[in-house]
Amino acid sequence: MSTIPQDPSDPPPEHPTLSRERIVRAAVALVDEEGLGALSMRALGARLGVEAMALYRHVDGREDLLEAVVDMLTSAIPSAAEMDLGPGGGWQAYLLQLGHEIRALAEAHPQLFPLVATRHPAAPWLRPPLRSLTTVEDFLSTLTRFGFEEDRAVAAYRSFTSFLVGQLLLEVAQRGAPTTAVAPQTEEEDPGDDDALSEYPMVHRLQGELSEDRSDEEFARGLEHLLDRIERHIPG
Amino acid sequence: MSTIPQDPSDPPPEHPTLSRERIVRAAVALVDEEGLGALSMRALGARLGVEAMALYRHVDGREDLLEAVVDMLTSAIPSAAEMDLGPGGGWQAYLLQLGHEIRALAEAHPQLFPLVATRHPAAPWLRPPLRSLTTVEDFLSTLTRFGFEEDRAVAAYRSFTSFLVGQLLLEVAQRGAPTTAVAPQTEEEDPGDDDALSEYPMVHRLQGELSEDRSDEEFARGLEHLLDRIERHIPG
DNA sequence: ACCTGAACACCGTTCAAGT
DNA sequence: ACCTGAACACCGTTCAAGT
Repeated sequence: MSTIPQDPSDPPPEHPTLSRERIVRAAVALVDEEGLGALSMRALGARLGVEAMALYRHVDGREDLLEAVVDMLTSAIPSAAEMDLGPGGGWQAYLLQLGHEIRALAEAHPQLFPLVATRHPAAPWLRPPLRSLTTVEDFLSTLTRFGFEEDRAVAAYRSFTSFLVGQLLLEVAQRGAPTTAVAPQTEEEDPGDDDALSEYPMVHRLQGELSEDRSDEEFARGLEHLLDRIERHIPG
Repeated sequence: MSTIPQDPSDPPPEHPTLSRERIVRAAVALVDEEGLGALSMRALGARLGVEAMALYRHVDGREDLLEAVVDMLTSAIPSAAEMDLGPGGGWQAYLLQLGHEIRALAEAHPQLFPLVATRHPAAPWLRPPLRSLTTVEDFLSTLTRFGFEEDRAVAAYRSFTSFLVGQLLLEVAQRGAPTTAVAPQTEEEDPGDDDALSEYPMVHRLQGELSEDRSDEEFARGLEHLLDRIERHIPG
């Protein structure tokens, strides 16, 4: 399930040698397991069997580490060439698969996706979650190869990224951070909610519908709809 | 422009008395001026002419403070009754105005909107940026009053919130956080970018288009499009 | 009743010192 | 060459003490 490739020649459990990659990988694992709040230089060092100060050989401070974590996650996004776009796969197949790849990434690392979505990219015109030059180049050239005018490819880049951020950020928040969120006791309402919700009759009545997790359909339908919208504007 | 009501009877510059509201207001101002990173209990105390420990009388720790900040911002969202919905204003006029109100809020507090977008709401079925019971109740009852089936109102709540989060988060990030972002030296490319971008010809060629700020049109067109989509599904 | 001083446990980060 | 100990400046938070 992990989108991060595992080194198949894992040395024995003893700490092999410190490297930037090992550090970043450990940071991802730490956040996946214990949440963003648990990621401190000292805790990360401890996880690697080393003092915090040793990390500064390979990482230029905490900010640089977070940047590297986001880069590692987003560089796992496959290029069009790496995708399996079926026989009659046009640009729609590309965007559909790209969207679902990024969704899988968000679901594999729900604690990290907010970081991907909110950290300022290197250049002001790079937009999360497609924030690496390689991915953006691939996105734009793939769409133009399929006949998009250049400005339409840029417009598609904007609407596609904006859709992904909104949909996926709310999705991972709802399924959300089960360690951070208050654990729901049962399927019925919390005690006391009746009192609190009595002033909000619609919310009270629709609590069931509001609580349903429809992320799968919502994402699929939203993406289809976005493609329709993009299609209607290809020429200009 | 600020969406936070100002107390017209501002006492003289001397610190009147500490109160939860004064603390939260000062926190908003501090973040607006110096960014989220500058918000520490100690710095906030200093700004109020008091030691950090004094804040704990009114605020239950830092997390509670952040919650209160987000609450203050989102409770500035007007209800349908408070809006000026023109003569023939149906649910479209309501959603249009609501969308633009929330956009104004995001632009008034670009450093805080990521907080609004990413903090886990009190209940799992409350979605940013419409994360107060009052606002959600108003949203659902307004749409049903205009003839929406209940499940369609819930679906509209989901797509509306998701649209706002994606669009506005990327918008404030792009215009963004000028203190945090690297200051662009001139309108031309940074020195060295030619080398770096030569491997990304599409990005290089489209750098101009990619850098344009089209937030106004994008938001307006995206919102219109969302309304069309909602309209097509009202009955079921 | 309200605020403060001192203290505790934790940060990120630097740098001379160890091996 | 690589890691560590000690130190510095900063956190959030608690609590007895001051007024």
